[in-house]
This record gives sequence, C-alpha cells and structure tokens, in this order.
Amino acid sequence: MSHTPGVRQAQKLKTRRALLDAALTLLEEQSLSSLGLREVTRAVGVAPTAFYRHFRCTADLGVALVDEALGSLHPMIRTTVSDADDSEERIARAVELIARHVDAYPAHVRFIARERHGGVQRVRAAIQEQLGRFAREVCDELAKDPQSAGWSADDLLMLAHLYVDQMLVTASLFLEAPPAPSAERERVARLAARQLRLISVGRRHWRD
Amino acid sequence: MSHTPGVRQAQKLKTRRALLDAALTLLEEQSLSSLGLREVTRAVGVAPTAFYRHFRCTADLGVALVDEALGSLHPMIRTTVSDADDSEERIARAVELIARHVDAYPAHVRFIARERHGGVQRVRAAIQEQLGRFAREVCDELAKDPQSAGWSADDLLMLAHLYVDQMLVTASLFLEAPPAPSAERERVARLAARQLRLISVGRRHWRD
DNA sequence: CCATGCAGTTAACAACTGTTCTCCGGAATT
DNA sequence: AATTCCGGAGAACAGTTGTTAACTGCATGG
Repeated sequence: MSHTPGVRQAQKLKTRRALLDAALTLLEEQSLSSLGLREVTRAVGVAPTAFYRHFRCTADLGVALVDEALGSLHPMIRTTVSDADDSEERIARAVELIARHVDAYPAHVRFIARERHGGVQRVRAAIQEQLGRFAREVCDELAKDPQSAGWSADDLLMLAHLYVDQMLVTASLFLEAPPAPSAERERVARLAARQLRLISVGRRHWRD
Repeated sequence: MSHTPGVRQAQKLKTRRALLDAALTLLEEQSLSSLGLREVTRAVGVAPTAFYRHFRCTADLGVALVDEALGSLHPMIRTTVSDADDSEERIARAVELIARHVDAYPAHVRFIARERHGGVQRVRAAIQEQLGRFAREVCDELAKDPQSAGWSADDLLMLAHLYVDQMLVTASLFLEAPPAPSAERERVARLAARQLRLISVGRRHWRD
C-alpha cells in the first residue's frame, strides 16, 4: 500500500533529489550526452553504484529532469498567455513573468533550452511532447478569447506554437543576460515585448 | 607566400575535410561536448595524434563547423527575407527554400540547432555572433523595403530577429519530419507559412 | 523479536579517454 | 642533389568511464 512515507523512502527521495540537483548543476556547462554517471555521484558524495538505485542511466535522469523542469514551467505558460492578448501593460507583465521564472529556475530553463535539440533522443522526445501539450493548452486559452472568433482550430494552434517558441527564445535571452539590474536585461525585455506586440498586431488583423 | 596549392596542402585539406565530415556524422546522435577526439580519428581511419595537426581540441573543430554550416546557410537567409514581405507565393517560396536547404545540408542544420544552446561555450558564442550578423543583414534588407517607412532602426532589428528565429524553428521542424514526399512535411510547411504570414500581417499594421 | 527488503558500499573488470614523445617517409625548398 | 619541413604513425602514460558482483547495515512488516 505504501501508506506511510517512512524514514526509508524519505532518505531515498533525499539522495534522489541530490542526484537531480547535482546533475542540474553539472549540466550548466555541458550537455546531457556527456554527463557521466560517476560524475554525478561524485558531486553528491555517494558511491557510483548507488546511482542505479534511482536511474537506469543518465538518459533516464534526463527524462526525470524534463518532467521537473517543465512542471515548474507549466503554471507560468497559462498565465503568460492569458495575459498576452493586446493590452500594453499585460504584455509587459508577461515578459516580466518570464524574466522572474528564469531568475528563479535558471538551471531548469537552461536544461530545457539545451536539450530540446540535444543529443539524447528520449529526452528530446520528452521535451517535444511536453511543449506540444503546452501549445495545446495555450490554444485552449486563446480559444476562450472573443478576439479568436472566426479562427480555425489549426490557425489557433499555429499561433499557440508561435507563442510557445517565442517564450523559449525570450527565456534563453534572459538566461544569457546578466542578472537583476542591468541594461542588457532591459534591452532583452523591451525586445521581447515588442516582438509579442507585433505578434498581437498580426493576430488582431489576421482575418483580412 | 603559399602561392601553389601543392600536393602537400591538398592532402592536409583532404584529411581535414574527412575529420569535419566524420565529426558531423557522429554529431547526428550526440552533442559536441561528448564528442571524443579519438572517436573522430577512428571514424576517419587515421591515428589519434593526427587530429592535433588540424585542431587543438574538439571545441576548435566545432567552431570550424559553425563557420562552415552558417557559411552554407548564409546565402539562403538573404533570399528568404527579401522574398518574405507580403505576397503569398513569396512566403511559400521562402518556406520551400528552407525545406530544400534542410534536405541539402541536414547535418549542418542539426548541428547549429543543437549547439546553439549546447554545452560548449566557444561554439555557442560563434553561433550567436553569426546569427547576430544575419539579423543585421536581414535588417538592412528590410530597410530597403518601402513598407519599412517610418520604422525605427530598433524595431527593424527586432523584426529581423523574429525572422531569423522563426527560420531556425522551421528548419528544425523540417529536420524532424520524414523527407521528401510526406504528409508531416506538408503540415510543417503550412504551419511555417501561416506563421510567416501572421508576422507579415503584424508588420503591415505595426504603425498604429 | 526476528526475518525480510533494500539503499548504499566496496572492489574489481575491461574499455575508453586526452596528451606526450619519438619516429618515419615524402613533399618542399634551396 | 642534399636538406629541411611536416603530416601522420606508433607506443605508452595516467586517468576516466559504465557495469558487475558480493557485501553491510538498518528500517520495515509479520
């Protein structure tokens, strides 16, 4: 039944977390396909063989990281989109929301950006599937908007993909920019805002 | 003076090409940060130490691949953009142009998409610099268009970046789709065309 | 309270990695 | 024709990798 958490499983989850965190740190300056099993265990301070108690291989660990990273990204997207119709301050708020998320989970964002086209097939597939799910959710959100009247389902999905891709591009730009108060960061924010604005303008005049 | 090509340099360039090609092939199912020096030389059929006659390390090889890959991508972008104003068939032609390029140089496209956010800093920087150059060229091209009257330089550059990113996204989608005559491929082409169209609509109504 | 389960350890394995040094043969230079 | 130059080969190095096996200790469930 596994009803009680137990000291046992608690410890297991703890080292699992440590493995994930260590991997995430190591992945800031390399890609998953070069991440060694021993490298991770060494960083955690645990025997190499302990790794197998949690993951079959580093690719499996990568898939787990995808779930975690996009799980944390998940709530953000809905908010971003439901805010990204036309109003100027709403766009600014959406961009700011992305910036805050990148600040809060930089390693997660970097991991997704890096492994989206990375060298490990299963991880790529996991990311693609999750991003597709996001696009469909965004699509649903857009459909609720009265501005979407007369739009075909296909066109809505195409716009949703545009938004999702744009969000990832923006997040990646924030990642490379120096943190909190910097001119570069403001530049990125303004660029992203204007790009979103242009897309919104295109959306408004789509039916011609 | 190095006036004559010579049998000597010809052979050197030949094995250099072999190294680059072998690396490009190996990089189809892994990323650069996990590409081993010996792995490449083994694929070519030369001694591991021969590698050093051409590159200091695999990162240097990666930078060379960036130049090569984006060199081949270079002429395409200008054509794509100078064709991507508003007319419907022009957009279709631009998308078809991207598709053809992906067919002609799939390994190059994959490499750029993969290493753009990959684990090797110098290669990332090289790609970013080249893409920035592309964006500026696209910007120049857009400026010539009478439709860009009244646009600020910043706004033109932001549109240029939008186009460049959109092109990479599209190229990456073509890469994953099955080759020549497939329904999936047509789906990607239509999606890309509509996204370009929406951007064009936004561009047309930007000054409001 | 005792027996089972299981996270983590230790040791060892063959295979692989990047790098250095020394050498060879043939093109290039004079 | 003699000499230099240099792309490549060969061997050896210390260090790393993933994976297996048999183990230890301790929380768990009967």
